[in-house]
Amino acid sequence: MKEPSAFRAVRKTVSLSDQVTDELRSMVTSGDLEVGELLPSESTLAKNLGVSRTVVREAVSRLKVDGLLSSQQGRGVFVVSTRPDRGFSMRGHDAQSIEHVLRMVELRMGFEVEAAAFAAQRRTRHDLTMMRDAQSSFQEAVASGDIQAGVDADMAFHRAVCTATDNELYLEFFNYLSSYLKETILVSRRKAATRVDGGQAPIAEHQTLIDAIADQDVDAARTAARYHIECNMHRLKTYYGVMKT
Amino acid sequence: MKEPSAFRAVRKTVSLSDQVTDELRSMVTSGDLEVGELLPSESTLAKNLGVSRTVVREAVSRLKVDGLLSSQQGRGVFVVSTRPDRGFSMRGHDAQSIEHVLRMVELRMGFEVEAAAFAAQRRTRHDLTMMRDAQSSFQEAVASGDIQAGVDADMAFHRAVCTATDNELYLEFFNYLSSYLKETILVSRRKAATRVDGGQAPIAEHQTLIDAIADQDVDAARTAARYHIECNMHRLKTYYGVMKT
DNA sequence: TTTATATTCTTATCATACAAGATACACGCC
DNA sequence: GGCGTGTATCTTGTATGATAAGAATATAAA
Repeated sequence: MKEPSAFRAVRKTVSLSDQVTDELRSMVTSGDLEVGELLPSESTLAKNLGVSRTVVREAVSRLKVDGLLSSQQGRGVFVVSTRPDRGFSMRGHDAQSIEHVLRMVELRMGFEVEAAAFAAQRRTRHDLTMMRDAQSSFQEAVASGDIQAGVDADMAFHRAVCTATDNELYLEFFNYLSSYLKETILVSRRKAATRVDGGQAPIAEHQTLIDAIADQDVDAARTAARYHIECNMHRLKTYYGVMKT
Repeated sequence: MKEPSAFRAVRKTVSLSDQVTDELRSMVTSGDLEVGELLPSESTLAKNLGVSRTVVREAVSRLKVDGLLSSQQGRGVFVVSTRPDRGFSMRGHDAQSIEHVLRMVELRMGFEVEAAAFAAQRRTRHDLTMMRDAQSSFQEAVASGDIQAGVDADMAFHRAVCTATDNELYLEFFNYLSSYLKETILVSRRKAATRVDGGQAPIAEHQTLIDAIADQDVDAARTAARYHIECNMHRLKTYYGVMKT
């Protein structure tokens, strides 16, 4: 039982940059500084904090990535947000095990069922066209056995649903989730391709959802979306079970 | 019609650090490098890319924040993830207008309805205790008129529901959302405090949800959660309407 | 073989210098 | 006085070289 990482974890090295980053972050998030305000110059900060300008620049650089600060050559460093928003990330929840995958799909479930409901309420004709186009591509891909195209079409369909919600947060969240979902869908499609029907089931499920959204039937849309995701979960369980056992 | 930003937009300054960051990012995400692999040393990269070590360090620093790289003094720079995961962020969607707030609550809707469903399936006795404790705190806060305590108890309740899902992604996502939700809840509680009943409605809605989760009644949990959020949306609309008009 | 030491990698930090963008102010012109 | 222009002087961005300190490896000693 090797545990190298356990020993690595002991290295509680807090670098100067780490400290200065925390210092600056609390300066920004504490509310002492207004949004849009100019920070002291890097040289001044370095002198005040008793470190070199290198360390200050390192810290500022990190907070720029975090979206708290912004710098302009010749002007200085500005506060763009006082909210310690590090974002929502699923790092570490990669599709290593079926458990991880299912947790991800469960999160998808919640959000996609309601996306379908909002889509049913607000969809435009253009939204419907996008969904049907994706559906056609999906059918063609399954017919021709093009797995990658199938994945793309599948994602395009769900993206179209999210677009139809008229709430960009749904779309943005889907775009984020999709980077993780992509590989699970790929697993599904690959396995589906080995079946006699070539994996036609998702197409039918999508069609039910499209019809509900077209009819602006909110409840039917929720039901169809939930059913589709539940089928996906079931398929994934089967496929992963086959693979790992 | 002033358009200073139009002129600002001309400044298409792409700094060297930006370029090298993109270069390194694509090196990492393209799959040429394995996770755990060691990158060439900063000096080597600097020489190969034709820039100073300063620029390379800046780029590496950014990718460390993004979670793609990790560095250890004396060892080198490692690849910790090949996924370009910048996280899901709602920066820019602050609660400035009622429209922004509603979009946020809509996203919350999707995810919290299903959280209630999973909670109903998987809640432990301890989970129920946490919910009921939060509920008690909520009641006390409303009775005593302590607005801040009311907000905290409200959030604690929903956090307890997410914990009961036994899916840490739900909890993590709630924790992220909550930083934005907090202020909208605060608005609600502040307004509620001016009503004759002191804003008792959410308490009753929470109780319905608790009962459903206790009974492990999945459908009732969904209904209760949806009703609660819809009431919240309605209340927010009223309050913001009053405020802004 | 094991242990201690030296060497040589690496990143982290510092100091300095210069380039380039941006601002403010004084100068000279109308 | 009013106005454009150059310039001094801020700022951040980049380069360079040196040093500190951690980590791996080769080397020598026990």
